[in-house]
Amino acid sequence: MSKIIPYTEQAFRLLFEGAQTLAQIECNGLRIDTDYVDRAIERVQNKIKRLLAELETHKDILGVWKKKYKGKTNFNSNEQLGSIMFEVLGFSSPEKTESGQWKTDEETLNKIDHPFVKDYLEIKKLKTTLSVNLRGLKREVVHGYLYPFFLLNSARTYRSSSEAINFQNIPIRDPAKARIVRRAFIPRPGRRLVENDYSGIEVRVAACLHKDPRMIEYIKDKTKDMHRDMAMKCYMLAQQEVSKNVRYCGKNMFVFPQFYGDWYIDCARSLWEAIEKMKLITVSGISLRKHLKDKGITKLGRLDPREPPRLGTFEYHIQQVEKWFWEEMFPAYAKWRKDWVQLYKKRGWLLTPTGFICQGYMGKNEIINYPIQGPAFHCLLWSLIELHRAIQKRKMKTLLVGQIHDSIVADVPDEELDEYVDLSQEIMVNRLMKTWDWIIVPIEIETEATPVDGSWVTKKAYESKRKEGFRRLKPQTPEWREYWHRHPSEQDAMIAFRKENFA
DNA sequence: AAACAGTGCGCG
DNA sequence: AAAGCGCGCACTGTTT
Repeated sequence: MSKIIPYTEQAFRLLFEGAQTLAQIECNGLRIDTDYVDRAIERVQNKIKRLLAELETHKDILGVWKKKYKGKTNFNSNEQLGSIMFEVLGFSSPEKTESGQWKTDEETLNKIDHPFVKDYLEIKKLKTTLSVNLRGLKREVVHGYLYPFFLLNSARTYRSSSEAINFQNIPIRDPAKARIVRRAFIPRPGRRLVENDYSGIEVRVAACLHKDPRMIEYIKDKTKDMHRDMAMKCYMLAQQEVSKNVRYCGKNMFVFPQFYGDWYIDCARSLWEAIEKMKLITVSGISLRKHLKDKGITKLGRLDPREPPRLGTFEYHIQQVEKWFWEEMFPAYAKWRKDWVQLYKKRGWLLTPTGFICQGYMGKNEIINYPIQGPAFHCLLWSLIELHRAIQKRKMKTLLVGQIHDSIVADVPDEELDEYVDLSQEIMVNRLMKTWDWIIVPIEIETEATPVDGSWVTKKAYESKRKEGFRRLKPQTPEWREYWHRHPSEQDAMIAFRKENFA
């Protein structure tokens, strides 16, 4: 009887060689400015202290809190916070968690009209930064270097994950937090940190599967912009009136959520709330609320799943946009999703284009996302293996030091900068597309680099200055794969070492 | 003291 | 009929 394994030979090799490459990367490690980390800890601690003192002025709330919980008072407790705000003080909130507790996340708390909330949330954020990103970082640093782990065995989608520290969730979207934390990551002396990102890799991998002609057109034609166009639809704007923030909302509150399987009720809510929260305006400077009013929309709607949206509400409008999005704009994508779910229901498992099998109980949204998320990462993993190999072959001093799902971080000597950037382009784009014939849309990367000796905060877009681009290595050195066969004595030495130390 | 569930939040 | 994908870490409060 043949043994069933959950992946093809090709997939096995990807994991096998990927694990080895990641192990090398883990050994390389990242340089950390430990003096800075100490200073930052000190500074953030002091700031928290100052803010806590200010928070004391909200006697109306803290008094009630201490009175209720006495010796058990804990300002970090969500349970206590929820009880004080929504039961004792009577602020109303319909938001409950799955297990029926009061929701106390940022979004919910921000709906409370009391200055206490803003101060409380600011402190909470700083505390997280301090304990996770500064103390947590410091705890893992050895002699000025950090060695995060990259795992291939924990994500259900065959993506990677990272721990000790988690290198894949370092703050970047909030500039204030990013500045505090990323300043700690520095290149080795005389070098730069260089980061190569795949642009929109999940969207491109998805297109390879559903082959929707309109989506492929968006990817191929650089004058087209899907997110801008969807922002136009959602907010009923002319193309030239879509500002940067409005496009951002179209992308992150409609397009991506829709791809992941969200529906109009939640999209309408976040798109609507963003207008106030982000103070969205048109390019001509008109508030989107006013703009929508001119278009006849003044209300969000009830957002009640049990009843159909009412004509003239924003909810109704977004429902129409959703319908248009899947039925008119990307019908082939919609059909693929339907067929894909059908196929899973019929036989109980899925095969990714990279040769992995996903099995077990899956809901609709998992079924349509797994074969995209995994392979998008596999493009990166394949590149990581090949890039690492090429760096060895060329005897470059560049060190690969980390990976964040769709980007590669390297510590690059200044004199190797352009060679590394061109090599990345060759491998991550040209060779990847040649290797996997299921990739039927163009793949692109973007490069960012810090100045020499500059911290990770200071990375900026970079382009290679070498006109001739990638240079082939000649003569070709033997394949890295054959290394152990060419060095049997080293193999023996390693086996002996393992016996002595790990027996 | 250690393990577990629940919540919240950082990233792609 | 169902209703946002994938992670890791810190913390609270309960159970073992």
